[in-house]
Amino acid sequence: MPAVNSQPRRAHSGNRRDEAARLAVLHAADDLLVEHGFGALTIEAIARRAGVAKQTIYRWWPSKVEILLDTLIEDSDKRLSVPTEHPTAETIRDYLRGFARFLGDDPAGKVLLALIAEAQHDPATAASFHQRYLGPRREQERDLIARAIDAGEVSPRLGPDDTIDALVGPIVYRALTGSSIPHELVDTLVEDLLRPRSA
Amino acid sequence: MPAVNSQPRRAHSGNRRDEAARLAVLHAADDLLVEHGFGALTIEAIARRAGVAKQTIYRWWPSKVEILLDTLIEDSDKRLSVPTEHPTAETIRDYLRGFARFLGDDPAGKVLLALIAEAQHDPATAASFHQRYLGPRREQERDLIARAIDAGEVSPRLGPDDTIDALVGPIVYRALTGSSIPHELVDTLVEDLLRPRSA
Amino acid sequence: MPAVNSQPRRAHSGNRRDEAARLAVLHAADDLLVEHGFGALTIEAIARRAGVAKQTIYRWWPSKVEILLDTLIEDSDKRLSVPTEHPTAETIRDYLRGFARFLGDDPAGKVLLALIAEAQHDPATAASFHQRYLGPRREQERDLIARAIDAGEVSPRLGPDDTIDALVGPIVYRALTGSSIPHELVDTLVEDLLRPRSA
Amino acid sequence: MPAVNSQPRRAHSGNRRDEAARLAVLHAADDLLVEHGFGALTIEAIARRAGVAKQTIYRWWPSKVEILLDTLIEDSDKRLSVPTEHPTAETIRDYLRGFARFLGDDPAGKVLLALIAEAQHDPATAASFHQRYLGPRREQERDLIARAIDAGEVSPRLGPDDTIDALVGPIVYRALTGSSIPHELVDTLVEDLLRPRSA
DNA sequence: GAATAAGCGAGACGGTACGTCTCGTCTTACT
DNA sequence: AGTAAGACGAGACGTACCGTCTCGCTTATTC
Repeated sequence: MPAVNSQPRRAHSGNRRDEAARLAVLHAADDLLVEHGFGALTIEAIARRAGVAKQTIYRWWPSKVEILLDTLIEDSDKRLSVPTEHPTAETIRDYLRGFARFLGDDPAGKVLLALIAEAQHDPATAASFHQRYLGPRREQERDLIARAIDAGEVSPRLGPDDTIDALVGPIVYRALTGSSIPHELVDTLVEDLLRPRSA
Repeated sequence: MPAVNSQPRRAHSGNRRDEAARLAVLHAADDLLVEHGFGALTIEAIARRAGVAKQTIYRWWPSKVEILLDTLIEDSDKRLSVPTEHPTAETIRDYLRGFARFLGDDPAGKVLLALIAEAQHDPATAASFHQRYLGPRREQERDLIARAIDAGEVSPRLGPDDTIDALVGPIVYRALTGSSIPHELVDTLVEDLLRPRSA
Repeated sequence: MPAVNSQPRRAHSGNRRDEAARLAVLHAADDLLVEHGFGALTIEAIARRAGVAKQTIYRWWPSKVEILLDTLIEDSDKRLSVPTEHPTAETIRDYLRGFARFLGDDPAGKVLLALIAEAQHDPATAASFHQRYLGPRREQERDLIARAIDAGEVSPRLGPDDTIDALVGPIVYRALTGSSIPHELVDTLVEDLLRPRSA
Repeated sequence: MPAVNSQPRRAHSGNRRDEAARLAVLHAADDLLVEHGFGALTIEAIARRAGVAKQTIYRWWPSKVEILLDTLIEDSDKRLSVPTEHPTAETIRDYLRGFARFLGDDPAGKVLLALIAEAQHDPATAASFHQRYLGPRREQERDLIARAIDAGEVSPRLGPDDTIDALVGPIVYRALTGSSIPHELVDTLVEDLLRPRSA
């Protein structure tokens, strides 16, 4: 019986990693998180949803956190890039508004919140999350602020990291407590912290 | 440490709720969280550590989150009370400094962070956490700000909730990302947000 | 709604071992072995079939072999008891005929064969099988032969263990190779080995 | 130890079946069985040990049982041939002694026991084992007995198959139960069963 | 002062997910 | 065409907790 099955199931990629399986896992994880929350995000559920064997997940990811990090980094690069040119107060304000929208409306924002949360529960998650996501992004944000200062566009009284946390902190905290983030809040933060009276 | 009667295990209280068991559970939960993290905080581990039957826990608490909430509320009332008199900018600054210390150094601060985190993972936790902790505390904080404004001590450009989140957000975010919170950050937030130039 | 469900599920026995679960496991194991062979005899399949949690099996049995041993010992005591009185050549012959029937026709005989087999694959099985089944049974058989000799009923040229193995070996070997065991074979063995010419 | 070409891993043969791979698999299977028992005899372990790809095994053998059968048949032909000339009672006795030694001391004896065992667990093994090993060997043994009877050397009261099983059964059973097989046992079986008093 | 009722330690139970292992199939790249 | 390599879907392994349950005991409170 020489294989006359009409649908060839999936064109298994042989020796190399199966890109279709990789994407199926990332999407399954994302969907499950958004639809049923982090509690429903088990490796078994992801495998089931993705139509993939558990071992395929364990072969490529050490934990479900790394799966989420993969999706977050991809989505984040796509839809929340740190501006690299023309750093003015407005540029920064627009970036923060985009960040607020990302956290509130984008499914990937839920992933970010879940990772912030899981990092509290598990030190390994914290380490990976800082190294792979928070660190690099902070690097870019520091650069943004530094260039805006150099150009005389803004003059915060705090150091770069303190400034960024003062701007980003309220937005994240609002998202964590399930509240909306109005433009007014973001705008006033930018005005009061980046262009204070005494400057 | 009362009731150190060595002989007959524990003199157990018969008909009424056993206060010793209640305290043992609260302390066990606290200790486990601080020592081994939220991941190690299972009902079975709490029962084991507290020397209590699982059923005794389930009889009085619907979930481990409620145990943590109980400890948090007690500790929070004791060591982080919202000031009720003399509302000045300094009062508010000191409260925020105390909050930063609570989050950074106090074991109970770890409980608060864990609950913020768990609230992201589970809607029931979020509801209970808001209703039993965040809501009441926010009420007091709103009152604090309102009285300070009335007394002409501060004049924030944002509404009360926005103002509080703008002050508290950075502190929480710093704690969530494992960074320290210097006085300078808190002080500058108070100055820039509560006494802005245009006021 | 104070529990008006008509079937009370199962009257869980509380603190004590649940006899119904124990029997369900034994029967499930027996059934699966007979119906689908040793290969289908997994702990998961037994649990599924018995309507029992896996952990309930692991709590009481260290391996599936011990489950089979439990069923074998119970069935064996019931349907293949070594005769304890009137030891004559005919008694022995009847016992061996019973043994042949047990191996060939009784489901429990399949269990015995499976355990002989598994003992070849796994030393732990071998140890347990000898200690719990083969040893005690051999003790009784030795006693049977010894009393028959004392009474002058039989006079084998071999020692007790050699004699028993010479009688039992062909029966077991026949069963292992899937052949039938005619009375003639058993009878001739008894005649030639227990009442040899030179005695 | 042939083929110790140290340099380019193995000079692998391209188009034709690789004899070195075939032998490596057979030896690996044999070694693993003797060293770690049937439980450790997985296809993956054989491939690992033989330094061969799994697929190479699956291409040539339908199951690990067939690998064992290949080794058993080769070893059995070499070291346990059924005598073809001078069939006397002594010839038969010596053959049985050799069989006992094979089962007890020869590594290939462990293979035979493992296959007898596995045949209990899996019908496909049973079929193959009977067809490729037990059947042909029984054919030769029947012939041996028949010629001995024709020559008047022995006169068993049982038919050929019953006689052979009566002789072989105890030896196999002893091996299966891990006991030694003394010459005395073999000799007495031959005497009592092949030259009974009434013949 | 006996009966009742509730809390308690203990732990069995049916489940679900964990992370690991091996199965047998497959595809690729090399010889 | 045979091979080494190894990814893949499948599913069992033995463990840890989940939340529910029943037991046997202890200790007030009630009749």
